[in-house]
Amino acid sequence: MAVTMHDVAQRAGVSIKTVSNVVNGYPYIRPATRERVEAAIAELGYRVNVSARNLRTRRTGLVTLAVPELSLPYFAQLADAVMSAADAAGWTVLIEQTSASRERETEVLSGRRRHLTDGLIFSPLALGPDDIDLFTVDFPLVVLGERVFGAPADHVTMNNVAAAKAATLHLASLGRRRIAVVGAHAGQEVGSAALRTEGYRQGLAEAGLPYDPALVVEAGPWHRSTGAEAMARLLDAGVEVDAVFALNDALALGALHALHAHRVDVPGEVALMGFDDVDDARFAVPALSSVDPGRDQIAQTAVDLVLQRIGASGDPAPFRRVVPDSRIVGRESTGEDGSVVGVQPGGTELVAADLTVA
Amino acid sequence: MAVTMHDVAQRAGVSIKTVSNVVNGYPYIRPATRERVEAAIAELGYRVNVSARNLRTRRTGLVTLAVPELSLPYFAQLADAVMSAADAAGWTVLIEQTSASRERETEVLSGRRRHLTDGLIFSPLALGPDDIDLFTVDFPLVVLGERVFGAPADHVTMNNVAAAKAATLHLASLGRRRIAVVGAHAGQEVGSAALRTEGYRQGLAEAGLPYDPALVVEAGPWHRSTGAEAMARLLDAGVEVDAVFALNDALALGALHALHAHRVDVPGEVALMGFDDVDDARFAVPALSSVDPGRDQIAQTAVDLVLQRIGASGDPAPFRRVVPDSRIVGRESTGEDGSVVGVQPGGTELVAADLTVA
DNA sequence: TTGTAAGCGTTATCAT
DNA sequence: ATGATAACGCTTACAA
Repeated sequence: MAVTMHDVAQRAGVSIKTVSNVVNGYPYIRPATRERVEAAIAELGYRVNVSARNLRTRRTGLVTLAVPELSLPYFAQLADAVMSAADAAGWTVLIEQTSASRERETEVLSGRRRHLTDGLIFSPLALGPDDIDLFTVDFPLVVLGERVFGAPADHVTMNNVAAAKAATLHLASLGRRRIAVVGAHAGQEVGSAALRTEGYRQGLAEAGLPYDPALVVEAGPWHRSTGAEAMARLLDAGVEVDAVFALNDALALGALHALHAHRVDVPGEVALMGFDDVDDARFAVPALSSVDPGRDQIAQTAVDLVLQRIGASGDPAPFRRVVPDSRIVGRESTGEDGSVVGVQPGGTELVAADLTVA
Repeated sequence: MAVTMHDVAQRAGVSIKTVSNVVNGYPYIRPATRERVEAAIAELGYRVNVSARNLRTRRTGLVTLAVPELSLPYFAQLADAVMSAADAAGWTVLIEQTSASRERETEVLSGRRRHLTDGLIFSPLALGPDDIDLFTVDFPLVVLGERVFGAPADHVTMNNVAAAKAATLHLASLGRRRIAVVGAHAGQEVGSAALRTEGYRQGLAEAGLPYDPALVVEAGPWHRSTGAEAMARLLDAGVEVDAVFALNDALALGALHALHAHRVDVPGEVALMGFDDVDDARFAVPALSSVDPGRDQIAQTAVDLVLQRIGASGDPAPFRRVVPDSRIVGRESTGEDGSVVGVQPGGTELVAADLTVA
């Protein structure tokens, strides 16, 4: 049988309330009493029963982070950052994988595990604008990503258009004139592909470069393999290219392989820029230039927001849309040395105050 | 105020016990009663209070998985597999990152979060044979990896020596005679590097090839970058090589880059074999041959074992050491087509029965 | 097949 | 500054 507060109280010759006070750092305790209690705790090897505390306080101290897949480096690193931020605030993160399936994503919002934690940080990939009703929930929720805008919840997202525009302009500023984009999703109007492609177009326009459809390469799922295929297609088609903007780093790494295989020198003949700035980018050969969308800031902000909602009692604070600063990191693949060559400022926007968080 | 079983009972005109029975799938309930209760649950939107249940049953339904870092692809994929296996059994996984620090690894075994879950699957990297006392614990524990052998706990590990030997023999069977190994840790006697290097030596011996220290390349942390450096060192030294066995896939991927950079054809001039069979291996160009250490089986077994211990009441079952089968997957980097070219059978071993799991 | 009632180990209210 | 005591919502003997 486990040691309880009662046992400790008896041993220390105090009431159970006093033990509780000591355990929870209540300040007004006579030092002598505190010491006696602490000694008893140590002798008996007492540990608070988390379930009992949770029942009583109606809090679990846990927050869920729901992402598509941990094996995608971006999400693994995001999870890492979220856990660190939560840790620092004394909270614990429960990770949930959705495999980007509608069913699992719906379950995250209303399924069996919903009640295991006090709040949810959710990066949807299957659910989209049409599912916005599902996001109208009565618990602290922070939405990540660019699938769902306008849900009655806090939202942390990226500077997609501005960052993609800046990346394109950066390639132009290096003297590149035939800038291809890899990873477009034709016909799609929502999500990262659409936004980043739009940024690419704006960048071209501002640089005074023509928009050439032959330079826009589709790549369905944003994986290394599809990036390699897309790049090979572009090269095999004989299209003239002197720079490639891949819409994420997996695509860029795949493209890098294809360029190598075709004996195209990077950055000599073709400069290459990715997006996400995952660890792999730094370690690639040549090191990959990329857009850092502010992953750590996203994680920190998401944790701050969800904890604020959890802590908020009653007052329906307006929902916030937060966009961290993003940075362009120039490495070998664009002939640079690894320094930040551009910053796109983010910002915070207040949205509404419809929902009372219970 | 949240809906409780009491409310449901009232609404359905039954006792709280009956509601509990329905919720927990107790079979002997009159269908009519069950329907009434289910209707009430639906109308009221009732959900069980997990904390109350946990307090009463002394179970949380959670299992901790402690790994060094999610951003290492092997561990991200292991976490994925463990979560899936636990999911299938109706359990939830709480992931903990240790950053391979002694402090964090010690905390996992005895820290604040220990009591959040019913059991622990632990892959230590900092703690080693000298810390075996820390592993003598009174809760269900399954140890993973090759840092700690002989702890009073179940242990799931890999076929390191046999698999490395088979990989080496396989390269020899392809006609390679100058087989280098990348990732050795000189002077270390415990851990994956030592075991796999030993397998390499055994493989050479059995193939009748001489052991040449010039072909044994050190690489401290097993990252892509160190693999690239190590490979470059080997090539720059002008050592004759026609095959490379990298002790994990990150090293192999790094080596692949270096080989490309040196314009060495893979597999034409040099055949390359990794270890771990992470997703990246399949997507590399050329696709990387690797040793699949049975990751999914490791995950499944670890979950089975920890759940068995959690379920076991009193009887001190003997500790088991389980080694899954491992497979050699031959892909383009050894001139093959992606099929399994060798299986090293694992096995189970019973160890002792000292510890009574509470 | 269903109901009654006693805790599980905390925290919180209210005294003192 | 500390003590009694009543919940928190559920499971589980035991009864009926």
